[in-house]
Amino acid sequence: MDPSTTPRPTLLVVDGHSLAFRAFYALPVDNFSTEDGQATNAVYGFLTMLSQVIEAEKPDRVGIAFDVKGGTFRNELLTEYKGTREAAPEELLSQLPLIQQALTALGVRWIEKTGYEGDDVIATLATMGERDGCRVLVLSGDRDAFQLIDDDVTVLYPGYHFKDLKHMDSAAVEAKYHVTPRQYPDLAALRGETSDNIPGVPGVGDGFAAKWINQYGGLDAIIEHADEIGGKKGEALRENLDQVRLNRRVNALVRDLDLGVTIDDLGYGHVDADLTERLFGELQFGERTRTKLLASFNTAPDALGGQGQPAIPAIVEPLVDTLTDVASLRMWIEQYCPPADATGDGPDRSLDVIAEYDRQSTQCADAVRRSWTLYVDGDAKPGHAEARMAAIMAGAHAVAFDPADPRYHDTLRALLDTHAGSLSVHGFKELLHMLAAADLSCPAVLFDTNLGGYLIDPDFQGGGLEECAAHFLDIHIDERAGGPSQGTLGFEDDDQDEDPVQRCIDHAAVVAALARRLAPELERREQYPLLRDIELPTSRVLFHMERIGASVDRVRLDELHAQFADESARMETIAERAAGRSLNLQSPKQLGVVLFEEMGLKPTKKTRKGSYTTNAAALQMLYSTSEEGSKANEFLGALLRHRETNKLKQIVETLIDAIDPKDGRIHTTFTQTVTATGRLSSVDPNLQNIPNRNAAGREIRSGFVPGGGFVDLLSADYSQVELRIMADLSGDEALIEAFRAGADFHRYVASLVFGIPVDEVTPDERARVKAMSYGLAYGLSTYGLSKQLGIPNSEATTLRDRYFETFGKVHDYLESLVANARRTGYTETIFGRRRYFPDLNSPNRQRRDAAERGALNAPIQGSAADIMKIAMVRADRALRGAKLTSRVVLQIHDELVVELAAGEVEEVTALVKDAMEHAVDLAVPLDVSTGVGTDWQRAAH
DNA sequence: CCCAGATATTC
DNA sequence: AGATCAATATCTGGGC
Repeated sequence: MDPSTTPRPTLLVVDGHSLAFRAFYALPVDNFSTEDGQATNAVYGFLTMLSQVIEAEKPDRVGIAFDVKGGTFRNELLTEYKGTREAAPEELLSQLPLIQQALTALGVRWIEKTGYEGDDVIATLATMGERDGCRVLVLSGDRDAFQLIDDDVTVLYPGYHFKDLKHMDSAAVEAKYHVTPRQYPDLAALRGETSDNIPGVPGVGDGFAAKWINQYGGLDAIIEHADEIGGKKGEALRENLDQVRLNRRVNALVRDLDLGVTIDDLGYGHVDADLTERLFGELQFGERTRTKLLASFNTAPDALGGQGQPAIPAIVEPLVDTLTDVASLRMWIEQYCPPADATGDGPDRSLDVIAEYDRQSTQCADAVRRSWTLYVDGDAKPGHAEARMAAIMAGAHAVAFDPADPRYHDTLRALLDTHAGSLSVHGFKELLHMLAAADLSCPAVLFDTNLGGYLIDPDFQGGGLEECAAHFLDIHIDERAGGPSQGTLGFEDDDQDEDPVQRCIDHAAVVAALARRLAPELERREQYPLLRDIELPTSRVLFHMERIGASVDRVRLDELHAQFADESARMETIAERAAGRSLNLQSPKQLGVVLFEEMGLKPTKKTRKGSYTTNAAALQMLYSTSEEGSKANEFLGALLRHRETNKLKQIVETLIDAIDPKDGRIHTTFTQTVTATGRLSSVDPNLQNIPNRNAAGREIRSGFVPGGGFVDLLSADYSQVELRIMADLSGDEALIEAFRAGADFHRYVASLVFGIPVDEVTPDERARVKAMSYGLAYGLSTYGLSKQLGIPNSEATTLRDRYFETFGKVHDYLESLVANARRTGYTETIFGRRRYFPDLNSPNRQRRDAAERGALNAPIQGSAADIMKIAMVRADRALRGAKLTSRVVLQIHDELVVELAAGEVEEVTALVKDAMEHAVDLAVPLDVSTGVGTDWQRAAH
């Protein structure tokens, strides 16, 4: 990446008052006044001076800072602050609003902040610009601005004639004052500033101040060694220490104000012609002045026909700094990484001290803009995580190093301990795994671009950084790396193995760009509370669960495997004998040939692609209609048994393969950003679909056991969460009452639906109502209901009608979900998690119907997912808080599995149950049933 | 080797 | 004609 191919944009920050003063005193009032006596010299001078600088420097962005009337925090420190500076003459003050109006008309952004000086606004803008990868020019006649100077910031300091602006960079400051820009405020504090009525040490000027600074390193050290300084000046220093300290506090500029603007808001070039004409008319500017100013401000660099200026590139080209030793990393961090407390309004919540869900506080963009980025390259797989390389990006600067390198390890640890609250990452959970591999941890994090992207668009199947960058930034990382015309002209050898350091840094830059892009979007969609209060804390819990893993009984699994394999093989033999030939029972195609051609069975329903289905339901149908004792009957019976046992054999096999030989446990990965509704999923292996419905399959659960040092497993699951959520959200009194009534919920509902006493409800009636209840939230059709229950469509229709008569508000609620989604484009869970449904307006009937069912289901399934995440975080916190050893190991949507340590059974059961039941306060109580046993099957209840 | 389709499992 | 939300994993068979 050759920087010259993507020039860094330039930001011009102007000290408005300083420029207005200059203009006022440079031009005679007499020559610049309107007929009715309004002075215009400052307005005229200000605008022409500004236009000159813009033409000379051709910045891409411009921001003008102004002071606000009234005191600032500095007045409270120093009562006499700026006391002798003669109040600006009324003739100048009256022009300030005119200047601001003119700037607005000319399309130039000006900014002020109550309680702060223009200098602080300047410092903040400069810092923001630097962070966004800009070259920053500060136009100011105030020497306090010199402290802002560094590689990226230059101060334009007016000389005697305004025209000869001095470009003050580090070298210029050092040449003139013999101190670095960072040390300049120390020097100023010693020397004082007469123009601001700030007394320094009597008899100490620039020369002595610089001498001391260079001798001792800085003001703090000088104060420390004040006793050692001899002579009159040393005495004077000791007598004025308090004053000097105060001076230093007063001249420190505030660099992290919340100005409510981004650098991208500081574009210019769009003159409001009407407004300008009117204002310039009132000011009685001459024709030549008008056209010149208009042209000057309308000609933004590269403006294409006046439309817009170049966008700030999403990616800030990293300025890579080289590390030589620990000290260099420490210094780098101190210089560039913002401490957590500088990020402002409190997104720095330690994840171990989770605040209550706070839907109101949704601000994060400003903090994220100021945040630093950590990218770790390595492997996040639970069990064998590894951290190969780490890159830190802060502002436009970046460094990379091996986090395990003892030279940097402790410094990184300290950085994470103190600065994690202002950290942006991509994939907090994965980061925790990789950090843990390097014996590091991370107490908090401000932003996660993976989770953030997921909350913005849960239907986007992204996951990786590359996909996110492509989706949200339209940046294609691979192309960036190896693409043509990227500065490798004539050198085509190193495309293969790109420098891992550069790669890591590039990725950190992408994360930084993503964070800046996503945070405002997250704010706009009010999703930040979900990220901060639910997803990030959940990530940490999942990290622990994955790292711990689930213990299994290898012997038991082997035994089950042998059992299933044996039966599967026997069934295969029988099936082949009945078919009269060998075939692959796992090939639907081959099965079709045998069943529908060779055996001549009546073809079943077709699949989408036209072939005949051989799924279990169809085979069962064929089986029960085939003649007892026939070859087909025998074949189908064996095939069905084979299907079942072979599947179970396969499941056990993958579980066995997944056992980590290091600890005999299975470490699944919970993916937090894949489901469109907010649920988790489990991969590699999937531990959320271990058989449970059939007795044979359920046996596999007996292979999940407490690990060494633990005595039992606890299984805790929510009863009818989704129905309870429906009751709460719909506000249906009858349904709410049904839950309050306790006892057998489905039986009670059936009695209401059929209008009969509870004890007269038959098992069949109960089953029908239960299926109806659950089908509701899925958008189940009467056709589907009839098929599921094996009843005629007419009966299903009657059932549905009676159900909705009984629970009218449920019906209304479900309809309102779809209606609202069609209006707003999205659905929302209790906690505000959104899912978008563009297909609700699709002309395609099928897609539209599917979207309607989705819109029905998403808020309900999603709310249940939110609740479970909160419950997990609460449970984890409760267990840790009580210093218990027992730990959550699995989550299966509405169930938590906990590994119980000896003597903790009762306490843990109570804590987990409470954590789950009180995760949220609904109109109906949440009910959690628990069971304890020596394996997962026995823990079932 | 990759992808789609069919089938299975879970909540 | 199609008709239940959300997932993951395995196997087959076709295509490159």
